[in-house]
Amino acid sequence: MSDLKVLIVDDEARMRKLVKDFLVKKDYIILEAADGEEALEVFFDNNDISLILLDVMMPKMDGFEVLKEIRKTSKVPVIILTAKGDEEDELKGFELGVDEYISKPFSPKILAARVDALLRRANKLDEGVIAVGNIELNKPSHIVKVCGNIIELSYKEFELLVYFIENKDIALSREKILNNVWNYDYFGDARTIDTHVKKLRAKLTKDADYIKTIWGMGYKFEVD
Amino acid sequence: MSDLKVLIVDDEARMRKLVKDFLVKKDYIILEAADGEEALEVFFDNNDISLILLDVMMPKMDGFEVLKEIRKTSKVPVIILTAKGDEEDELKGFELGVDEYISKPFSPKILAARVDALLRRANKLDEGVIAVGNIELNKPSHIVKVCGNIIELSYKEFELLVYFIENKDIALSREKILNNVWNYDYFGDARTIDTHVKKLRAKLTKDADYIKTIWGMGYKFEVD
DNA sequence: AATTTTTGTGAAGAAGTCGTAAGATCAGGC
DNA sequence: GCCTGATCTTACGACTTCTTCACAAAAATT
Repeated sequence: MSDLKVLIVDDEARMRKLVKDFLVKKDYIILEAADGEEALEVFFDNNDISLILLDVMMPKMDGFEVLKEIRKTSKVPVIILTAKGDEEDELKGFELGVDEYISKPFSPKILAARVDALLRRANKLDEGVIAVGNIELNKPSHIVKVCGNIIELSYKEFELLVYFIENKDIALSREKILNNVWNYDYFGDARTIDTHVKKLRAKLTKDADYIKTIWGMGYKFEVD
Repeated sequence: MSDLKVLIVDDEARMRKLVKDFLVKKDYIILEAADGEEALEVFFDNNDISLILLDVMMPKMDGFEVLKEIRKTSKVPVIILTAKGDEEDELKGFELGVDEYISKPFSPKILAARVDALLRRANKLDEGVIAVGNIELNKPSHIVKVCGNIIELSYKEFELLVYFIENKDIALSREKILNNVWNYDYFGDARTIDTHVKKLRAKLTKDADYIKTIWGMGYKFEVD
């Protein structure tokens, strides 16, 4: 049922193994990183990580710095592993968009339960129907409405719109768009995107003219 | 479509009202109980309660005791309402067979979504007859009617129709259909589906022309 | 203002997908 | 074994979508 990827970041190999052993049993795919820099590498190399377990105390780059970096481009659920009762940490985390805290030491059972719960929440609720500006987008049923009226989009147009909306307010280079919306074995012309953007803009009409051009850079989906 | 009974158990009248107002809109029938003892009374007096929303912190008898009592005779779905981050509660609940956790404070939207999801899960399993649009489908007896007239379907056609109906309004890729309707060790041609869809469409006639093709994607069963 | 770079647009060909029909294969009953 | 009906494969035409290309328009640079 799942096959969701979970990234565990901790400098102690023992801790990673503990968590891994438990989560593997629940059919999660576990990726590991031993420090902050490695964590970022792994995260950005895999564009489909569903959840991150992040230790705070780490050499080189601590958990919060990692989180700050990740939050620049992603809303992936993050569980922070912290020493017991460190209130300062907790406050800091909430500002950065932490989803859960777990204090060390913890029982693996609790951890697994939290991971389950968080993923269920994250995957069930905001995946599916998204609404931005005058656009309503229903992912499972593949329907897009502008001001309540259904518009017909081709497969690629739909994928492209979803990608734009899921990365709204972020400037996207053509390269990035190609890598995410097209299969990565596609090495065609980047101008293909222009054509699709053109068609998408036409279909979205003036009522949802949210795809902005960023000259010399790419495109950005922006509502107001 | 629903008329399902939901029991909300909480000692705060304000909380009960909040939840009630929201769920009534979704056509659920709401029963209330202000403490554990009352909850058991109400539950055993009504033998057709579909779901229980259970607060943990209550006078006289807490939520877990209520749950323990109920689980002696019933597998009714239960959602536990708990204070944020109470780990002990969470673990205790899993052992007792809690289906979901929702931490206070929660948004009514989330609550409603969880209730829907849980009931859908619970009810689908033992429901044998499904009716959508002009189609009546009786799963155990393997009979399908269109506008009241029985139509003869082969085994695969029937399975396919069931799968479509159980996933109505959702765009289904051929791969997904293959994996679910065919055995997962089947690696044949995806075009096989086309043939079956064609036959199914022909047998369902114009009166139940609900299988839409989504170009470049797959099929979708849609009634409206 | 002229030049260079980048983006918008329209059209046409390439590539991919769907519906259909016809034939092959398989399984069960006689 | 032979027949029968269901299921699966294959092939082709019709259609949709994707990609490319050429040129126009716009923005930045000189």
